[in-house]
Amino acid sequence: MRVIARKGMSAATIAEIADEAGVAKGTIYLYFRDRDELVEKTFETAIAQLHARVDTAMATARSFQEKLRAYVTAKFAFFQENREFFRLYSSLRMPEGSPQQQRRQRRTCQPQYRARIEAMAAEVKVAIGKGEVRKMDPMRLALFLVEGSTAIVLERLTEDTSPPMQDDVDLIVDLLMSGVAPNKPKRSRTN
Amino acid sequence: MRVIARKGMSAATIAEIADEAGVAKGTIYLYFRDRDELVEKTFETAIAQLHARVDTAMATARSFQEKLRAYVTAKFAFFQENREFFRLYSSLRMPEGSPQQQRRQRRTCQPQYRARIEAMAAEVKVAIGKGEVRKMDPMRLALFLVEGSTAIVLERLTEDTSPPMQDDVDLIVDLLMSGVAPNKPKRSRTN
DNA sequence: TGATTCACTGACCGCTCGTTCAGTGGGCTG
DNA sequence: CAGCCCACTGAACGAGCGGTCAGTGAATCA
Repeated sequence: MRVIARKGMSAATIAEIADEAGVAKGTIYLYFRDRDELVEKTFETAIAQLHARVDTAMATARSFQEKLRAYVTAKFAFFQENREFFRLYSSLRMPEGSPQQQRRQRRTCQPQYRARIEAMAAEVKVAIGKGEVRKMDPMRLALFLVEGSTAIVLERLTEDTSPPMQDDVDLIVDLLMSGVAPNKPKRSRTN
Repeated sequence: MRVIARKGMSAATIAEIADEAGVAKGTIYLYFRDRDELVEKTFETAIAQLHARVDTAMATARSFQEKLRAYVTAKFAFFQENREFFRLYSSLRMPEGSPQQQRRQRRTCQPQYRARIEAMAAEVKVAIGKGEVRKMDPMRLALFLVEGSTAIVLERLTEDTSPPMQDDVDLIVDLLMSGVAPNKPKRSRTN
């Protein structure tokens, strides 16, 4: 995980991975069929950790706004603790490398990504049904909020000094709930 | 451009690029010092096309909402016409490949990305000054809207059949201006 | 027409990487 | 203690890469 996160999925070498793991190159092949399988398994393990955390956080939330806040907070906290995971996460969307690597990634990474987006879209749908969110394409909103918040995660990881996490969480929640138009500053904090 | 867009910045080989260009490998080195320079120049050329288009579209707009609409529309239209560019664009954020490639990319790609975000943030700042947008961190809003809309661009490129472009543009503009909360359905479409 | 130029070629080189497999050594069994 | 097991090793191999450069041939010059 550390090496792949550092070098990227296509540039991480078996030699460096073995070295960092404190074993010889050959040992790797006692546990993984080939390099592709290693990358795939590593990727799935890393992403599963994030997903578990996000799911736990969202499960306890009642309203959509609470769920949204829980999602963003969990995501922020996770990447703050696991900076190096971000690189793996951000290669979810786009396959990389040789054609057969790309095909393999399309079979493993992309479904994971879509599943997450669809899970979020399902929450949106429920919220629309409950009248917490106005009628709109749930998939589009899910995509927008996931990637939008990812952008801010990356910014926080890149910045020398970031504002308190709570500030950025509030910003995202308020932005999505109320938009940027100034006329009615209805800072909704309840539900 | 075609090869790099297809294979990614790190997996594109000189042999394939030369082949697709209809010249021998050696010929490439009459025009580029090395592979890195080729990738760098190709990248800059591709991105410059998008930026020119977006800048032109935004220049004629008056209000922030118009600028926002112009931005999203230009971006959608550009990637609809140049599907293959998307891969180049999406590798703006994260460097890829060997350490020295990563360093080179950090020097070229990342500044380009930041410059665009900061340009958008500047527009936001003006809009806040004019009272068109409520007070908030301009950088955060710029990041959010750029990456959020990028996510929807990717979705449109991946989908078999997408809704009309205008629908997605409206969705993004309305979402950003008014949020998702249902109570005031002020579908702003005026100026 | 012979000489010169020059964009272009592609076989070749050195290197790195993924993958293999004969060998090693510590521990367990009988 | 002999024999065996087995997780582990790392030198070696072959494929594929970026980069080189002597050579080619058409166009131009004198």
